[in-house]
Amino acid sequence: MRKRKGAGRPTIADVADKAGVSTITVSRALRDPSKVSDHLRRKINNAVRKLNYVPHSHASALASTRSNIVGVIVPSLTNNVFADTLRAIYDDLEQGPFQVQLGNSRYVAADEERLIRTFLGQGPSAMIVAGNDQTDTARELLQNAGCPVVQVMDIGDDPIDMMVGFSHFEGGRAAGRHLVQKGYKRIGFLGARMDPRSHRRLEGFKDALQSGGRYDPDLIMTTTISSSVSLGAELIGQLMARRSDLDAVFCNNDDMALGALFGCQKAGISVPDQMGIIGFNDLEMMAASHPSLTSIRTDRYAIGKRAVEMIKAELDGETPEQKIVDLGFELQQRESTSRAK
Amino acid sequence: MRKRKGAGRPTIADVADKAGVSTITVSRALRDPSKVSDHLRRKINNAVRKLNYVPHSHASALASTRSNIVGVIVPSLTNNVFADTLRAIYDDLEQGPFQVQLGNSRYVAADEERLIRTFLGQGPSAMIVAGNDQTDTARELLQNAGCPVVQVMDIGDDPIDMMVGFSHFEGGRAAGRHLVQKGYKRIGFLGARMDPRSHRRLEGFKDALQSGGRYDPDLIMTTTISSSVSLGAELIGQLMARRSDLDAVFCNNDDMALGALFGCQKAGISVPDQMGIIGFNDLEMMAASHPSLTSIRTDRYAIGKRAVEMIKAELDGETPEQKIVDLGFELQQRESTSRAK
DNA sequence: TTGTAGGCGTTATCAC
DNA sequence: GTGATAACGCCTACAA
Repeated sequence: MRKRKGAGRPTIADVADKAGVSTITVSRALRDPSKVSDHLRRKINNAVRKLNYVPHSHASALASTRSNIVGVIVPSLTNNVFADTLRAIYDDLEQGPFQVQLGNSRYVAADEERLIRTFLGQGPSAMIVAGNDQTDTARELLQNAGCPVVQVMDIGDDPIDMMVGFSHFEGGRAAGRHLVQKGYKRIGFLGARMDPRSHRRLEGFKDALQSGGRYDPDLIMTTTISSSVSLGAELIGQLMARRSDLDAVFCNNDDMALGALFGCQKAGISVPDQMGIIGFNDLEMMAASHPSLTSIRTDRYAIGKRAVEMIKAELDGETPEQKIVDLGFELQQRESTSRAK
Repeated sequence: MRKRKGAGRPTIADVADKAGVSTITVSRALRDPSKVSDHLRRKINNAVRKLNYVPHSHASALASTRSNIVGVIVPSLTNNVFADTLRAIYDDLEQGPFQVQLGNSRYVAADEERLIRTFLGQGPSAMIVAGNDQTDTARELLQNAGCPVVQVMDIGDDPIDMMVGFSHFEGGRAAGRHLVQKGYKRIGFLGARMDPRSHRRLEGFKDALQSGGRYDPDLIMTTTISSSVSLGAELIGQLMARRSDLDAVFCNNDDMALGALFGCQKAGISVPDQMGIIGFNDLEMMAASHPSLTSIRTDRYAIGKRAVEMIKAELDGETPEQKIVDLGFELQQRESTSRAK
């Protein structure tokens, strides 16, 4: 008889011995206390405390083909927008028995697919993915995952399972409408990276400008380069050089908007009188800048929070009131678009 | 005889059958191909491909008491500083067989300790933790973890195992020295959150000012509130109100510095002539602002990259040249401190 | 409500 | 270099 000896830490059998019950009773007492009598439960809890017993997640996962892992996939680790949602997910998930596993897809669909495979291979309790632009394969994988799946940050008609976010099309439209209403005439668009959500913002923006009779495709400037403050400054410089009559821009995110502000300041263009600027997401800095910057406020933290709520509800067997939750957005008007008409 | 049937996906036994070998040979071929003859290895690899076999990480972890998980603990998910390091860790680790597991300690030592326990409970391949201010218990846990441990973002004399970072004291000192050299007379400090690393920056800063005969404790302003651009603007406003003779500030990070710039602009104080501003970390925006902002550049991406290299080396049994790696910093002088003396 | 038996998929141990 | 066998720690299925 060869002994192998594990990590040496107490097992469920040790607890069972100490409490004078069988292992399965301990298992039940830990996972669903209501299935065990008060009497035994107390004894078991005592034994757990005394032995400092911590369940072995791998053994549990192996036996049940379900882990306590919640897989989360975001396209960027450095984009503040996802950071807020992630923070909410962590805040709410680390309370329970769950363990977050985070993947970075780098805005590459194939990477996302690979990550989904990796995570599903671990039998996750749930999955959270950003956006609703997964590949067909990815959708299929998630549909067959046998666990709650929430797509966050965006909404659409055809959820894999559940969705929490807001309409980027409508957000872009609100931005466009605002600039038109403010009386700006030659309204441009500055777009970096241009992931699917940015594209939808641009579509909404175009729609608003067309309705307002202000649409000029020559003022739309996009690039696949990652967004940054520097890039915002550079792009608005280029656009102003090409079209000196430009008098407002919608930037596809706040970094770009802040950069556009700096670009104007360098060029001696006054904001908002000579140039209106509006961003997207309303990061904290937008209210602090000088002049302060108008933006479309989105509640990323609430999105993460809601996603976790929906997951927990589904795991508890509750039937959700809604599979698709639109948390909306709110235009925050500030100095950068507050010129006298 | 009751069959339980797992997730239904191919197991190592299926591969063994198809290749006409035993399971252990498959296991060896996958983990250390050199231990298996070319002939069998080829057959096994074929079988793996045909069956689309993916190892079951939980089973492996259970049997070997080692998982492929690398635990990473950071104090904040929204602080860009950690985002860059995280990105590097993900970029380099997702190449190998590893799986990153990220924890958020929220700058709370007890939370960090809890996370360490959780991660160690999974028998991680390695651990990466931010800073070198762990509690004694946490240090002990990590010391006995039986896996490589890297402390990142800071350096010190007494590593748990390995360290990659830079000296915050020296960084703060360089900032202080710079302001003194530039001829600023009443030099203040704006510090938010004030985690241990910020404290060390402040100590270095004090040291430089004392050496230069410019130290005035009344100009040191700190708070436990999280740093933000708004807070930077607010604090510099308060400090200027109290001490109208203030003519320069070192901010404990770049968000605060940007906020300080906005605060000055709102108050009609010209930067750098009436007020010098220097930040810390040199985020991308610092070069783009108007005026551009001086900062202490740190290479967070390199820190993450190096940490992963050290881990891989230690796992490969290599003896590291250094246990403590100082990646240094670099003062980036820009317009915000470039006044004529 | 509680217990018994055996399997989850892999790897360590020992033998050839 | 390769294989048989017994762990690893927990949970599902079934029975009482």
